[in-house]
Amino acid sequence: MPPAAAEPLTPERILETTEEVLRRYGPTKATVVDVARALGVSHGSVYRHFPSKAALREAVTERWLARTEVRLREITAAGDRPAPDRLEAWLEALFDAKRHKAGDDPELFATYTVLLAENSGVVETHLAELVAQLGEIIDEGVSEGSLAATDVPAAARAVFDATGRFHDPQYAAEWQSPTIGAEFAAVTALVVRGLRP
Amino acid sequence: MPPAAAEPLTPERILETTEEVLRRYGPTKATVVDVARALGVSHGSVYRHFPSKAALREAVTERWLARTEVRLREITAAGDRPAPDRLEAWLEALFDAKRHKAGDDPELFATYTVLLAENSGVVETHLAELVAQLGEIIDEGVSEGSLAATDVPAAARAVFDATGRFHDPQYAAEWQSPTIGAEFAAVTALVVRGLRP
DNA sequence: CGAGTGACAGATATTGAAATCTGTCAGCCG
DNA sequence: CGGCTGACAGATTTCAATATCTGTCACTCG
Repeated sequence: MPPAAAEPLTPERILETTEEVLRRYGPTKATVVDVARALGVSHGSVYRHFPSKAALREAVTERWLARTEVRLREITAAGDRPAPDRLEAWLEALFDAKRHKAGDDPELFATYTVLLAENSGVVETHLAELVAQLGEIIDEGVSEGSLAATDVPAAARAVFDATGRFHDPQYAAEWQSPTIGAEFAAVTALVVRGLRP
Repeated sequence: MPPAAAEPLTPERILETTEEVLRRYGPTKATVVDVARALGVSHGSVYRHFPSKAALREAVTERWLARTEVRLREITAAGDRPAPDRLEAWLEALFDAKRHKAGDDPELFATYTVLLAENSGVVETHLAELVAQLGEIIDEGVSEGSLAATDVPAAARAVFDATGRFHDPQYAAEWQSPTIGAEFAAVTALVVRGLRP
C-alpha cells in the first residue's frame, strides 16, 4: 500500500485501492478514511467520485463479478465445441473458479461474500448474465440437435438452480469436502442427461 | 403456557415446553430458566433430564426433523405408484412442507433455522435419511424399468443436491417469489428426465 | 430414598457512555 | 476556476461495567 504519488485521482484508482483495503482489513473494519489514507488524500475527495460508502462497495462488487463473467464468456463463445461439452466445461469452470477462490484465500472470499449479501441488485444482474450465457449454449445445442429444451431460458435457469450447491457462496464450506468432486460430477451428469434430445 | 400441574416431569414434557418457549421468545432469548418457569419447576430440575442447554435444543431439533421424515416416509412407502410419480410427489411434498412452514410463521421458521445451524450433526443424519428415502424410490424405479441409474446412492444424492434450492432453509426468502413454482417444476422435470432409462 | 431445590461460580449477554466513522460543505490553494 | 481539504453533525461502532444465564451440588422434603 504505497502512500501514492500525485497521480490524478480517478474512480479506477479508488476502486483498486478499496479492493486492497478490503483485502487487508476485511469488510467490517475497512473504512472510507482507510481508503483515503492509502491513496494519500482526504476522505472528502473519495466522496467526489462516489456518492456513498455503499456505492463504493457496490462498484467494487461489480468489478469483481465482471471478471468472472468475462472468463466464462470465453467458454460460452467457443462455438466450435459441441454444446453438451461446452455446458459441462462451463459449469466446471464456474465451480473451479469459485472453489479456488474460496480455498486459496478464505478471508478474502468471506469479504466478498459479505459484499455480495449487501448488494443483492448487482448480484441479481450477475446471475441473470450467467443464466443468459447458459441459455446461449443450450440454444446452440438445440439448433445442432445435441440438446433438447422446449423453453430454453427456463432450462438455462433450471441448470443454474440445480447446480447451485457448486456455485452459491453459501455452500463454500462444503467445497473443501473430499467427496465434493464426485457430487459435482453426479449432478452435472444428471443435468446434462436431462437435456438429452 | 399454563403454569403446569404436578404431573411428573418427563423429557417429553420438557421438550414440548421448550418448543413453546422457543416459539414465544425466539432462539436467542429463550433460556433454560424460562423453560423451567413455564413448567413450574426450578431450572435445576431440567438439568436432571438434559445434561446441557445445547443437548435440550438438539433434542428439540431432532423431534422436529423426525416429523418431516415420517411424513415423507408415507410417499416413499407407497409402493403401488410408479417410481417417477413418487419421486416427483416426494420432492413436491418436501418443498410444500418447507415453503408453508416458512410462509405461515416466518419467525418460528427462523428459530428452527438457527437450531439447525447449531446442530449440524443432527441435520446430517436427517439429510442422510432423506437421501436414503430417495434412494429407495430410485431403486424401485430401476427394478421396474421406469428409471435408470448406475449408482443409485449417488443418483439419490444428486437429485437431493440438485433440488437444494427448494428445501435448503438458506433459500427460504426466495420461496415467496411468484415464479418459484415454475422454477421448481423446471428443475424437477430436468432431474426426472435425467433419470429416464 | 430420590425427585426436586436454590445458592453459587464462571460464562455470556446487555447496556450506555465514549470513540470512531460517514457524509456535507464553506473555504483554500494551485 | 476547480479539485481538494478538514471541521463538523449525526449515525454507527466499540468497550467496559453490569446484569443475566448456565451448570453444579449440598441439601430438603414428601
